[in-house]
Amino acid sequence: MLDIKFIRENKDIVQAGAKKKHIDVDVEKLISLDDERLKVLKEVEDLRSEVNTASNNISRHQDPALKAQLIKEMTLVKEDIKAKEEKLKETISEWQKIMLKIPNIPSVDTPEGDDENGNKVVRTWGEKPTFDFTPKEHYEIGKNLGIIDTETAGQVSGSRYSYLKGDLVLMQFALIQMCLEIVTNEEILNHIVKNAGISIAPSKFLPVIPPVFIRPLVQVKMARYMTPEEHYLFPNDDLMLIGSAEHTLGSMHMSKIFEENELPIRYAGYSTAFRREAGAAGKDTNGILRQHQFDKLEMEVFSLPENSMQEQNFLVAIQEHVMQTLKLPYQVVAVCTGDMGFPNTRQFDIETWMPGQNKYRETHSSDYTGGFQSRRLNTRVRRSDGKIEPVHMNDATVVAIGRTLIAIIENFQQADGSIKIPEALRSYMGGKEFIK
RNA sequence: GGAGGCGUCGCAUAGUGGUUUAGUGCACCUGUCUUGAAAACAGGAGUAUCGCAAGGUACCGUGAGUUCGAAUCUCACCGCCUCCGCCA
Repeated sequence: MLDIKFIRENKDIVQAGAKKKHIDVDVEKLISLDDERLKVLKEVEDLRSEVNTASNNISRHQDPALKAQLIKEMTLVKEDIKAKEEKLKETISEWQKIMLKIPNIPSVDTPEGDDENGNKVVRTWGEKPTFDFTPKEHYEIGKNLGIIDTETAGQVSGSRYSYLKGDLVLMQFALIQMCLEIVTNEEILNHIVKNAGISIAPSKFLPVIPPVFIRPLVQVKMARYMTPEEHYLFPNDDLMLIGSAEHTLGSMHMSKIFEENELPIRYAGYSTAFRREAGAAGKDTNGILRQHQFDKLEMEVFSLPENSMQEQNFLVAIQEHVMQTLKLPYQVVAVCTGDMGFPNTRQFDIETWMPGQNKYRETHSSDYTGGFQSRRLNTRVRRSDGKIEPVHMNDATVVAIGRTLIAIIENFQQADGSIKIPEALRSYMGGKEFIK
């Protein structure tokens, strides 16, 4: 949510920002509703003040006739208040509907574009591997090795589910273990910051295993409930499954005021993510690229506004460090206005080379939301001068299991159908060199 | 799932219908004293919103209700604690 004062003062910027994101909102209408809201609010408050004054007099005066007179008058005023309050409620409800639809404004360095074709490659890393055979796609290799079984999962649970088995399971936990070591090791983080030339004080991430269920109301506050059809809903329990650990990490500090010196707060949350993939029918139906259920390690950072953009650069640098450690070729992409998330002001994706598909595919995302989510969540910071303002929030993938496994399988595939295990993972897999 | 208790300005507490503009202690900030600190003493200080200001209004888990007036009474919901049951 944006600050209504900011919207009033910058209505053209807000309207233009929404347009760039292809979101249809009427800022003018919001402002006229806000005029109405403020006017009625003032009227209600004036009437309440009148009642309070009279009530004080009733308790102080002894004269029963005067008391009776005042009570009679106040009964009438009360009816007035009730009517005005009703109107205020209606106005606020209309006002809120529009407020929730106004997206965050894209940063000035966000490329403009209608869809993913407008995204800009910022940099690339790594050499694409060359093969003296035709590289296969992950699901074929995985099926042959008996480590990915989507057929059984299809019968048991439906499409877009899978059984991961054997060494691939060990590799999942090796990846998680490796990444947790990176984000909880201050020396490594320091090294990453230095290499990336970022001016920020790195501190360890606190590992968290968050709940996978969330209240829809909280999801609204996270600005992640724009499309209900993309979520698994449990109306009997008024709960829904999270689509990312971000949803229950970012909402950990609702209605909390941090002290300035407590920030930044950095979390690394491991959870399963659930996605209905509505509207993706027929897309990426083979294998484990687009699953209803996958595990993921996700970063969430609460920071001071002046540091938050550097904070995003830091998170992207961590993502790159992970991919470089695994020796997977990737490109960093600045996501354009038409493709970025609703609460984001700036978004980068990392796309990793998938030789079987002969394409770069998204494996990581980094969302900088500024004060947009925190304003809804009411998560704030008290500055050293006593002023209180929304904290800034960033979230970003460390490693998303399905897609990273695919990248490893396809990049490290061998002519005999086996997979060479990246060196960085071997110590977590009993020193094993190949999955065969 | 059953029974009981509890949710008050960072923490701990007082407050059971009207001098409550929510009191007190700890912590916090400022000052006096001190070489400096501590202690002592004096003062300050919740959040949001409207207003140039004076000041107004809302907020005692959330929402509704009773009343001229609600932290206080009623109802619903949420959360926490204790005991019992069940269970990985």
